[in-house]
Amino acid sequence: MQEKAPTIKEIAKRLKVSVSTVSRALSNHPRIGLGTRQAVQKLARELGYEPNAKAIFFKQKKTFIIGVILPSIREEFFSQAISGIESAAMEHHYTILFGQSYDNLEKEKAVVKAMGVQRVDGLIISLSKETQQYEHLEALKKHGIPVVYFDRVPASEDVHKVSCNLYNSTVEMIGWLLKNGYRRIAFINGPDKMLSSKERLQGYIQGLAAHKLKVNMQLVETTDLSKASTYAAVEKLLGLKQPPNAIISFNDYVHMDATQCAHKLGIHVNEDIAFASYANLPINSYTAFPPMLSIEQYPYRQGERALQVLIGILNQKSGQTEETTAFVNEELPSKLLTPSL
Amino acid sequence: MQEKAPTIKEIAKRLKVSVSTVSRALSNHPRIGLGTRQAVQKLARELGYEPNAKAIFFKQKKTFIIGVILPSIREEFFSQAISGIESAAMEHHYTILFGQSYDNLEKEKAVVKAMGVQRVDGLIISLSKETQQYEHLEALKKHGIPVVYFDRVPASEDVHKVSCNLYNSTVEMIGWLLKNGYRRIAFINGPDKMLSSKERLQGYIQGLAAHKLKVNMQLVETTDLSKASTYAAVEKLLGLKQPPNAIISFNDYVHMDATQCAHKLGIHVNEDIAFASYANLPINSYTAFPPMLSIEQYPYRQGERALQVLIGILNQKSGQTEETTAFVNEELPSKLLTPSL
DNA sequence: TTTATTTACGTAAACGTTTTCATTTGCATG
DNA sequence: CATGCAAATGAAAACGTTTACGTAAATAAA
Repeated sequence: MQEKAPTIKEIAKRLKVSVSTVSRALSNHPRIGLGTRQAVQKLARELGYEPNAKAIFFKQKKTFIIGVILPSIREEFFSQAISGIESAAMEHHYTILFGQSYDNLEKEKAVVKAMGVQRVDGLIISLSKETQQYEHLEALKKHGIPVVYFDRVPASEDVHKVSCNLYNSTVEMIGWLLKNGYRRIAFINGPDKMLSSKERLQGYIQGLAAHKLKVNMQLVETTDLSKASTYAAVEKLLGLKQPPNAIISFNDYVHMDATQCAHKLGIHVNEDIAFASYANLPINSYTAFPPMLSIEQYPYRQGERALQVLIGILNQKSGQTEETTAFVNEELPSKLLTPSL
Repeated sequence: MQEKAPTIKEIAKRLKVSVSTVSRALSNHPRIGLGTRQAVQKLARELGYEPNAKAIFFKQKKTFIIGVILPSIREEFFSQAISGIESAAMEHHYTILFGQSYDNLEKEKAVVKAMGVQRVDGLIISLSKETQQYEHLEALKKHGIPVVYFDRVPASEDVHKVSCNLYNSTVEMIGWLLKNGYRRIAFINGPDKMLSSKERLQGYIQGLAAHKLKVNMQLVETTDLSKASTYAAVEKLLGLKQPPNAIISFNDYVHMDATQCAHKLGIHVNEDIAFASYANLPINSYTAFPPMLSIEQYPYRQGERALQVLIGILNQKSGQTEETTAFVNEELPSKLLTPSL
């Protein structure tokens, strides 16, 4: 029915030359005569020859596939990130093997394992919110698969990571709020386990300290990122004897739930209470209660950089034999976005 | 530095048996004695042996990779769909090679080609809005790579496709609007080229016809899905001598732009004019102007089914030699969602 | 003419696994 | 004792490609 794809052997037989000649002719090896080269390429074209990638990958011990694992592609942040990764990957002729952890450690392990079985050339991962141990990722080293963490990165120094520094812009954000008269600033942070939660909190504390204020722990709540948990946090904050006049949310998704809850409780968003958030998702321009302040984290660029870092590691691995591989820890700047007046 | 991964040969040498014995012992072939089998498996475990997937894929002419191409993962519709695909794929031990067309034909061709080079076992694709010719996809047949179209499918009968039938629910939607007093119903349709645009329009026409009404073409606009184009359509509709009192948008993204535009023009959304849409995205519950009516298209389920159909094709391909392959054309039902009273 | 040197191509091994087709051994059957 | 049969294992081919090495012919240098 479907005539099997022509191979290099087939071409060799027809042209009565050796397979090695064909192989070289196709890859424009200089040691092949112009005549033969053209003849080979012509026949290859006529036969519709396409190299068998499986064979090549096997031979070269390379797949030109990069694994990408994200918590949830449904979050615009990550869908932007993967687009950055994908487009950079395309440039380098890599393709993307895709998996989601759904913020669940067991799922993450399963996906990492699958990537290992597939022998991806490298892995880019943004950790699940539950992940604190890294054995499943360390296991990839056995296969020589390098890992680049991005956005949600581990604290360890001994890994490659690309992230967005939120400390500075958080300090700035606090500064802006204080300057504009918001003195009781609440913070709905993400899970304690996450490094980025810690970073945000540091910024929050420092932001207040810079104005000689100290943190009122009543104003710091935590959400596990679920709607219910965020609602609980908001209700608690609004129930305080002295409720906040500004609320910063961990990210835009938390912010959406927070403002929705506040609205239901009769709060006029950004009038009674100012709301601020992280991520600056495009969807904000369509939502009912966009944040007054937002911090742009450049997910596309982060993804792009993560891929470039990985390519760098891949290339030097094939080049050098010595372990000159210093760990990459790239921190991209974030940017505070204030209301345009 | 990193000791190379142990192979089957290594195990054979150490145990002084042949590689074939090791291979069989590892796959629990019944013809291998219990003693040897256990010895092999024990050593394999000790050495941390893991089969070289590249070699196996090469040998078996299978990669256990399925390509998935979507217009844009940033649309929640598609991110839900890919989640359905991914979870079903996991069950069958397949992984997902991911690419986006960005609704651009050239990009789509490039991605399809990359999938061909990677020799995915099969491909699932939702077409770009520009795609009307299918050579680049037909070319995959040469490699024996089956294609399953989903959601945005070609008109042809000679392909496998899974889509959501919007005709019935569109007729229903018109019926509901008419029954509730909206008699001038406008329609902002997608690009004419798209099959699903045609389907929606058919439903629109039939819905009116069912109430002995005929279509006023002034009320039918088209958008290329860009914000600017949608704005233009809305402005045109609102500028009519007799403007509509209901506007149906091609999908929720068009709807967001449409309502945003209408709002800017002073319209009270869903009061002055009723807005309806397709997709029923979760984000609707956070947007400023959610649609009054929506049509659920079950993207997750669609993705899931598409993958199952593909697996079916893959399995029968390896089984039978004869071309008994009837083309699958699966139409899942959609569902009209009306305001709960 | 002889000896280098270059050019153009062929030979064969190698990658790690699966699988077909033997082969050996032990044991029961005739 | 020869024969057949099953169980356990081995040898080797095969998958399609790349590549180190070898070699023949042609050309240049001596």
